Amino acid sequence: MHEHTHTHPAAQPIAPPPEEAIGQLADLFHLLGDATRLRIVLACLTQPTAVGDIASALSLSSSLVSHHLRLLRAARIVKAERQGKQVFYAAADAHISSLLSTMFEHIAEPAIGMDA
Amino acid sequence: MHEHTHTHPAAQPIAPPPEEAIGQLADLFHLLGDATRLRIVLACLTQPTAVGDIASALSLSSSLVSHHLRLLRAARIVKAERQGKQVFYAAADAHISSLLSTMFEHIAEPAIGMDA
DNA sequence: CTAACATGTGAACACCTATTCACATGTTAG
DNA sequence: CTAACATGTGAATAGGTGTTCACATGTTAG
Repeated sequence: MHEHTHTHPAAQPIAPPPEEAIGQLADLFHLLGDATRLRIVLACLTQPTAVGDIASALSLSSSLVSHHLRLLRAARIVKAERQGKQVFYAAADAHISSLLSTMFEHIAEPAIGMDA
Repeated sequence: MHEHTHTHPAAQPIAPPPEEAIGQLADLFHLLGDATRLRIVLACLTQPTAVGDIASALSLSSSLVSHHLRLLRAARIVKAERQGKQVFYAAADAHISSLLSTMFEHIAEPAIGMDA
């Protein structure tokens, strides 16, 4: 990586258009943009949880939860671990956890933009 | 049944299930989950930009940009301001700016999830 | 006023996606 | 082995949505 980052205190080249990053970010947003899927992620954010438990807690069918979990796992948002006949899902890494926490903080804060 | 939504003054570490916040967050994610729309937001993040300029910069039709801008404005993600025959759009507030910045930082960081 | 420009809007289209159902796979207990 | 449980998966359906097109609205210049 560029160890060149001078910590530019006053540099503003208008953030370069990371076309590639936009796609990744949009994809991440898109997955988290579904309320059901977001609830599933939140359900197993703190500790590994089995598919059935998530389904019960959220009053959803195991099939639906499994479908969403597949997408979330493919995007490396959650990770799976088998224990007996149950499969426990959890946040893929601390990255996801802090990311969600940050987002919640943002919307939890008082509305700054009091109308335009 | 009356709920004792007393708003615990000293909330516990475990974030309570803000069912209401989930909807808001999912809605925000959903809007930002489209690459085109994300680019539009980023295009007018730093400074107010006219619809036509955004369309030109992104090689999109003014009609499409206007459509997306309407949704973004309805969600208070951007705000509009008329100047002559042009309408300049910009981030609704610093909240959005820091939010997007934070997200980019997260995905820009090295891929942590190397788990199986 | 008219003409040209900038933006907003409604409908129609194609595409994508969340959900359900039925069934397959895999695991443990007996 | 079989039976019961837990999860994964494919197809089918219904609803949502991004994009384009045609046109309406609004603004400035002459």
